[in-house]
Amino acid sequence: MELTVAEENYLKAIYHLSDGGKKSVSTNDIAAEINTKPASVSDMLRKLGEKEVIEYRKYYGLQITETGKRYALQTIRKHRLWEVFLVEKLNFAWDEVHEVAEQLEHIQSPLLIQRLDAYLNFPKFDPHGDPIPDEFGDVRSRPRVQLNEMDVDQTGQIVAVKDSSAAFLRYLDKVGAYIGARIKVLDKVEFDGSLEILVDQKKTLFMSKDVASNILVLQS
Amino acid sequence: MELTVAEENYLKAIYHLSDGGKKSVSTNDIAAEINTKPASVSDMLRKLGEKEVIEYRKYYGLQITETGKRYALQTIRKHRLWEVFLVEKLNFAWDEVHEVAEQLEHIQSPLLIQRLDAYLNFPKFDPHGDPIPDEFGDVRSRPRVQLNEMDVDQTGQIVAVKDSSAAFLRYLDKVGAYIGARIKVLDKVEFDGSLEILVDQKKTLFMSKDVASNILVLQS
DNA sequence: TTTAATATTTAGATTAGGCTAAAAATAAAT
DNA sequence: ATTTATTTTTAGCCTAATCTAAATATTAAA
Repeated sequence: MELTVAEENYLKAIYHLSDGGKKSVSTNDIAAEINTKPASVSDMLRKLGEKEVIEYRKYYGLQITETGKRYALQTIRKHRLWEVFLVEKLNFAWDEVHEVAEQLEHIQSPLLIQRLDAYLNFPKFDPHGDPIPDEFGDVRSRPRVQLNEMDVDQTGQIVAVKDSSAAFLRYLDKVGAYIGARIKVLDKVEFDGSLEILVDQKKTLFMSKDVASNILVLQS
Repeated sequence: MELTVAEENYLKAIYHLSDGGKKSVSTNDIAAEINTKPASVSDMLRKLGEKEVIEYRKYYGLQITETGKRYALQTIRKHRLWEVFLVEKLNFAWDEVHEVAEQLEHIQSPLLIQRLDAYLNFPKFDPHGDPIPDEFGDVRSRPRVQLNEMDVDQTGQIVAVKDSSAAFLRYLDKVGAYIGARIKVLDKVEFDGSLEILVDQKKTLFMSKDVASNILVLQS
């Protein structure tokens, strides 16, 4: 069955909002997410129900079906593969890629995606650190490590801090190591465990082992 | 002005059938070319006429306008660049690419096309041997000069780089000398050939002869 | 130069996606 | 347990792009 571009976008939004089918999603939430009106959403939900990618009982909410999940994950897979391509091959900044990937994700060609995947060396994560589902829709989630435990040349994304005191957050902000920042370990001093870090491919900074141990990184 | 996907396809067909605006094209021919009915073509021709990308007098045929040609050539350019990408990078056979390129050609992102062009090393022909129009819609390639060879007060637009390494592109990006930027040579140091450049009429920057020799400029 | 054949356009529907305004159902509050 | 507020759905309309069937214009032929 072929889904339209609009249907793919709705399914993707529903998948995200429901956290992969766990939580329930409201018509209003969907409308907000994809920048449309609740009335339009109602109408589309009816259609998606008829196509059996969601189970829909009006006024009572919806449940994404297994089929629906497959379609959503396929679209997410394409989106994230294209993001990797844009950043790694075309030198887009990691925050410039979304809009273009939103368009590219709707190109229909299984062969294209297979080849792109291979060309990019079967990446498991996109430039934002989000996992790329495989062609069967399986996602590999990644363990978080403390920044001080990473080795030289390893890369990742800052996803959390252990010490969330205002002072520490202010410090992170000041040096540009905000949550979401992409980092790479440039050097590690054996003596005291302090690190030299590349942030967002442009700024380098030094930090003590102490500071680094309070930063959690999603490795890529 | 934004054209819809259908409008882009009609313009492309008209451009091809008219051999670049030379021959006249019939409603029936267009219908055959894009696999639709003459009635639908009539309707679309009226719309394209209103948007002034063709000059249309009913029953008497049509003439593609200069604006129309620009749009058509832009779409053709995108199509052919994607074909090069599919063949050279993703190992598609030259006869497998058309259908996918038909979809990719409608992605809207000037930056994407600029970067793709650079990534592919500014190819002049697609895998079928058809010429790739440049970003100005010109098929005959105009002479490009290396930035270091320009004289003081001369102006132009950056159209290409010789060294397309990530490092160099990042550097250019950082200083604001992206592909497409309009530049003017403000000063030139005889001693070492380094240059002072005005970018987009606002930012000035200095660069070594070495860097300048890797930047290709279309003079104006 | 009328008539026949062909090409083109219009009229009227259809489908996908969206909108606003109003109605109906559910949830919250007195 | 009503009333009020909120959410969701329906009704009716709009645009883009298509279609079929009918009308009209142009071209070719007798």
